[in-house]
Amino acid sequence: MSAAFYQDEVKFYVAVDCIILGFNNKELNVLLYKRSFEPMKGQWSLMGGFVKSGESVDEAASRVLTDCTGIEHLFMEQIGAYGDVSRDLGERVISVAYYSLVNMNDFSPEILESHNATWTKISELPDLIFDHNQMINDTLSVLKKKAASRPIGFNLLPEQFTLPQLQTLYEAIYQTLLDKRNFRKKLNAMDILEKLDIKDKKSSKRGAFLYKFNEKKYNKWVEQGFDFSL
Amino acid sequence: MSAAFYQDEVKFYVAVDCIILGFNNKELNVLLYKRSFEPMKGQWSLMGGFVKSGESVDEAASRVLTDCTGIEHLFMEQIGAYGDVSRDLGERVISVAYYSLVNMNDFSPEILESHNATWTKISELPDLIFDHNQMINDTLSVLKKKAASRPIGFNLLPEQFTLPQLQTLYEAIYQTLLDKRNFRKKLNAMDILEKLDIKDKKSSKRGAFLYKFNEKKYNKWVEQGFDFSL
DNA sequence: CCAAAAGTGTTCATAGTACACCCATGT
DNA sequence: ACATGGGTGTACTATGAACACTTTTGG
Repeated sequence: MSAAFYQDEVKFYVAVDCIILGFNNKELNVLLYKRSFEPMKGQWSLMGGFVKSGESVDEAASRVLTDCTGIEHLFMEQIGAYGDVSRDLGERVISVAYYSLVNMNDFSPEILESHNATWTKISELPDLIFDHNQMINDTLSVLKKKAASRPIGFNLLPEQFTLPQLQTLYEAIYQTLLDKRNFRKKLNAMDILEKLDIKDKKSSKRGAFLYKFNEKKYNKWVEQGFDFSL
Repeated sequence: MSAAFYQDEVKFYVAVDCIILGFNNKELNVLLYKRSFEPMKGQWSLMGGFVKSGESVDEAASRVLTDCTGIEHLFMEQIGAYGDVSRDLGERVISVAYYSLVNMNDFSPEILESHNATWTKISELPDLIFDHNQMINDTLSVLKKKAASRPIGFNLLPEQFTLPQLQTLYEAIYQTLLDKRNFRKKLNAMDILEKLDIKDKKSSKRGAFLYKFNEKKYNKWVEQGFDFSL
């Protein structure tokens, strides 16, 4: 009976594509994989999959993310729908893109290998299949805007991080150099970080203090309207 | 042959829903219509339609917009995809929402009537079918952000408009009162308006000067990064 | 003549920006 | 001892925010 309502209409394959961003060595990276099936087998592509019959589009994206990272409940937001007629060369497929921000340290080489996946620097992106380059560009511009109004960037860092790390992250997002003192002044005013008594010596002899979030203060900022435009 | 690639996957109905916003009498309005078919016949709903086989999703939205306004090439941007399993009570339908900003004066009562459509104040929205209230809320928050970074608000006004009109428009978008002198000071600094020698006396005895865009200056602002956060 | 909306500048507080030197430590 | 990256404060500038009175004219 319910099928009768819309029966004259056409149906489409609907897919999700995930832009999984990580941060390492002063650069944003995206997780790409070598497509193992036709069409475009062997070409670089984003992680994706088709929406199944019993799941929502969000659930499909979440499933794909968990599949290829092994991690559940990752931070994830929708970018939008891509619906050009010939965007997929195999068949008409409408795709909804999602981006996720992850900590690259959480990825074992094994997980990556088992999916034919590799981290690729944003600055060295190859040509991807279909409209996947477009999806990444759209994500990067969304990220720039979002990062200024919500402290989402922290999803890209490990739980404990140094201020120089945080600064280079924002430099990578905004594609600009920031003044060290002004950056710290602003962070200090926000008062959302908790300084730990441990130093990280991976990147310098002197070592840099580690920080982590103060969840409560952080949530207060999010509610009251965040401004992180540096 | 191409069909073979994805043949194990499920297909879905894909629809577009259009949030058509107008501005009048100090308030934002949205175009709603009374649904003329099942399911939910007789309920209030956004303008929408199914994506047809030969058209892109954007084209479908554009078609729906032209259908119910009689105007071509309206300003239009995608809000996102809505893919919950049971969002449409008739059948599984994935919908992509678009918003458009229009000049309410361009709508003859006849066009509206012929679609069972009426303008409804945002502040007096009824319960709409499915997730359409959600779509409108999402649109309004996108609009708030976009209007601050691009001068899109002008799409809601006639070609010639007064400064008090423009101010109440931004007050409606931001849901706040603005200081007249600061508002004008900022606009003046931007230098994107052209003052005409005509006065509009519809809303006061004294009359207010009409302005229109200076397209060139306007485009310059858009390129160089716009800031209209009032 | 008066009600109702249009128009017009200045002052103050806040936030952003520019800028240079000392510190700690592993090699 | 020195090279490398970590850490700190101040002065200037620009931007946003608050604020009140005069002008015009239709009724």
